[in-house]
Amino acid sequence: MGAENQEIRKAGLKVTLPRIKVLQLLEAASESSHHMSAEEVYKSLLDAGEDVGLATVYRVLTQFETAGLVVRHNFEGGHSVFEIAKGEHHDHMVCTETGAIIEFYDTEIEALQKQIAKKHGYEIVDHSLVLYVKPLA
Amino acid sequence: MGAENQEIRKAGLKVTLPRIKVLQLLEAASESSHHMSAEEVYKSLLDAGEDVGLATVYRVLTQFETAGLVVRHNFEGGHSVFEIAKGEHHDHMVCTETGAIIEFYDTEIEALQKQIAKKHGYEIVDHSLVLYVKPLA
DNA sequence: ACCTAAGTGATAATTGATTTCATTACGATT
DNA sequence: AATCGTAATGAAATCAATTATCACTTAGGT
Repeated sequence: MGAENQEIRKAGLKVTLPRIKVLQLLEAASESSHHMSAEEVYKSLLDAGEDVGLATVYRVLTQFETAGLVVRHNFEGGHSVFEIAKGEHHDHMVCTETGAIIEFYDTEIEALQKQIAKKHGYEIVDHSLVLYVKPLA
Repeated sequence: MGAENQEIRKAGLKVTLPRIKVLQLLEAASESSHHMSAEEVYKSLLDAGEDVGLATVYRVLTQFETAGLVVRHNFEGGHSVFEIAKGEHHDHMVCTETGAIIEFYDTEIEALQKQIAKKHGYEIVDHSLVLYVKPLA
């Protein structure tokens, strides 16, 4: 407890209740590898009896993203979803039938990406790899 | 001339001026590997003196996508961009500084993706790989 | 305890995209 | 080539996600 406070402070942000709550919520959701939208975060906090504004949730999530505390994903063009940044980068596999999200990391793919960028005269700033899959029959 | 008409008809759609114009525009843009947003398509047509509505552009692009004539991409959560479907699948590299979009295809990466999905008990339905890059200093 | 910049919640405004609806035009059939 | 039913259209209303505005509050250094 209070571990969140350190992270928020380290990000150069004041330690406020909304920020603590949002961070705790995302950490809890992280256990079940559940990626949450801003709206979901907002509703969860309301249900938990917290008095936060939707605008604040959006603001805080964006600040956390900028600070590298959370990562924003834009699967299939819809609304953004957020997850706690667990240090290590990883990609996503989204099941088109169950909606399950599996995280994975592949050294070879990462290396190949760097090579390809280099071959074209670029270096990688970021990348997004999402596999849309369905269970094997 | 009229090659577009065949494609539109083949898609089960009536051959109308807006559809012909949108398709021609995307084909022209394809030469310079330029991916266009609905808004860009709309403005281009207006500039060209065509009297089309924005709603029609959105409708037509969605229909073309459903018909497989064009492909929709959702780079970095922003608005969608479209490009003529050139049969072969490819991934994208987006320059964060110039906005340039480079297309590429890597057999190894494609193979690795399949392997990874399989290893987790899935098969790939679709995938999206976007490298955000910047020019080498 | 005080003070000031940073943070907040409510609400208005913006954005990309879709829906509605009265009017128009494609194209199959005479 | 004239007719006709349905699909297609443009303008404007609408929608959902996100962002900006603004008066008020609070964190946290002095």
